[in-house]
Amino acid sequence: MEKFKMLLAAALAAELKMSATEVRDMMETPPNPAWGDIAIPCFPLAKVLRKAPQAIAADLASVLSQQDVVERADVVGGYVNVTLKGEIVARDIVTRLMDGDMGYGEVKPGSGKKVVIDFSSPNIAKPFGIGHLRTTVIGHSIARLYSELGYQVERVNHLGDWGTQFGKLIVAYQMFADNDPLTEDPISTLYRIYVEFHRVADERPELEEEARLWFRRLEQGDPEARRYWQWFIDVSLREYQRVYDLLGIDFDHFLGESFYEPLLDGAIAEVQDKGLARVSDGALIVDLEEFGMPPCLLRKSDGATLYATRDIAAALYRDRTYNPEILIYVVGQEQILHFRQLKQVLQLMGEPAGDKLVHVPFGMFKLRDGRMSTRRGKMIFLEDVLAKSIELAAGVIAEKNPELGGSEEIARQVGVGAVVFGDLKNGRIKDVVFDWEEILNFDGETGPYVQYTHARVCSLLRRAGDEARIALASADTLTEEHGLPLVKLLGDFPQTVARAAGAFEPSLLSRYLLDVAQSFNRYYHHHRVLVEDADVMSTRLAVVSAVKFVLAHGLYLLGISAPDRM
RNA sequence: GCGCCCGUAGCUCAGGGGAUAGAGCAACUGCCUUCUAAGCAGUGGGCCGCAGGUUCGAUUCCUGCCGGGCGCGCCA
Repeated sequence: MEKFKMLLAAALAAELKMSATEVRDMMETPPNPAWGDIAIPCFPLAKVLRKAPQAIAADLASVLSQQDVVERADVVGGYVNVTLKGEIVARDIVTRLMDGDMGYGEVKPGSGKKVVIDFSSPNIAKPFGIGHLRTTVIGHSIARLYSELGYQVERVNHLGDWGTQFGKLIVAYQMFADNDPLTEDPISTLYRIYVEFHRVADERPELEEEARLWFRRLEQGDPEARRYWQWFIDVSLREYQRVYDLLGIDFDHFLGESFYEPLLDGAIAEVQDKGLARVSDGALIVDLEEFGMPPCLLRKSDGATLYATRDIAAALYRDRTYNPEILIYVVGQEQILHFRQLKQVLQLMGEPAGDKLVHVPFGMFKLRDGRMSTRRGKMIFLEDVLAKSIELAAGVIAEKNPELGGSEEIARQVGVGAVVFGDLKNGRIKDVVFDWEEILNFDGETGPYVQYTHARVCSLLRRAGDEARIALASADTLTEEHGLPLVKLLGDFPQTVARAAGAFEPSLLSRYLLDVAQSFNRYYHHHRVLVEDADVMSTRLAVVSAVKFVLAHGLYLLGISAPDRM
């Protein structure tokens, strides 16, 4: 559809003494599809051209109606409503999509460029809660979207693998774990002893001191401390990997905070060399008052570095190592200020990383009665949610499709798909109240609905058989009721992918896939695909193939499996 | 107190300077001897938080207020 809009915009550009892109940007979609495919409101032009909007609309209409692709150009009030020739449009869209052609041409838009994306980033020795779902699936989808556009994507898991909590963990392990080998449920054990440590340390402050000492030893490379530390990381990662496997997610780099430790002094020196740092109340800061922000702390008064220091070092490292176009951080909205400060400091340093840095914030998962809290045990484990969803999916399959082969794997795909889609369905900035019923719903605007539609499509193609002809044989069929709107919607796919990537907003794509699924199901209900008439059937099969590509590829870009039966 | 975000149908949410504000869930009603009913079709349900302003036109942009969330120098 975009292609035709540009075509018409170019045709009008001369008449309006505007650029084709400007004309394109004026175009809207009529509220009622029966009015046409494209609407151009002429009110804004009235002033410039000193003519009544209706008169302008009439002029444009006469130019437009001479275009080959235009069926009709109607003047309604101050609008021109353009109806394109369905057959031409449909042919163009279906031919491309049934071959899986996104229409990028020879070179993809991101070709030769890179992005670095930081997402998921769990804290070692802490359980993977539902709260971590968001950064994980949003980041994963954004990574796939950018890959789709041709970018080389470096996916970084910025593990929380450093800090005084490791000192506490070592002390706690020695005190409370009874030499637990941490082979079974290690994170629960680590988490339990961590909480226990805090409880006991209230009455025995010397434990805190001991923990500090252990962390000091860790920092100094003491072999025993390092062995513990590495061990905690290993067992934690093994657990996280189970979740990542379930979700089908992988990373290019697991670079935790510890990785940047050796780079911190250098990073601080760079900030100081630019004359940006000063000491205040014993701490080393970058004053950001003129930007309306609190200062960025580089060193505490005791000399220790902070989160911001690590992030500066990490940003510099990523920028210099990969030289990407964009440095993406998929991190909760509660850190908006932190990333504004980080970006500002990097910009003050004159670092390209400052301009490249993009924080992609998202709202939090909450419980009905308020915030989740790891400390108070008010949290929901992601694995529990996934397990329940998979179990439920298995139940639905047993009920509706008991003979389905390989149903265990399909239940996994559907169960996980429901959870992932549920998280990607809404704009990421909104807070989400966790609700078992909602997350385990498989009807309506859900992942399983889109997957089910895809499975239906596959079923049609399967039944048609390998030797079935798939071709645009019948113009009438191509433009039939319910069919043409579906095809036109399919034509928006590439544009939608590009918009979702550009806005770092997978929900644009998930919403679109719901529209496609709904539109196809309507079509499916009204037209039989497998019919006697060979031309009608081959044409419908062509449309079905295009739908299959859009749904399968769209789900892939969201990080969701598309089983071919369910 | 200051800053950022959110406020749209009973619930969850889309939309966004433009013509009649849309889905899903829940409720009610139809549709399986024909390609998967995880589906389709229909009914009801709205001062788009409130008050001003800009504009030919505001639910959308601006200001103020109300309500909710988050953040605000030695946590991450």
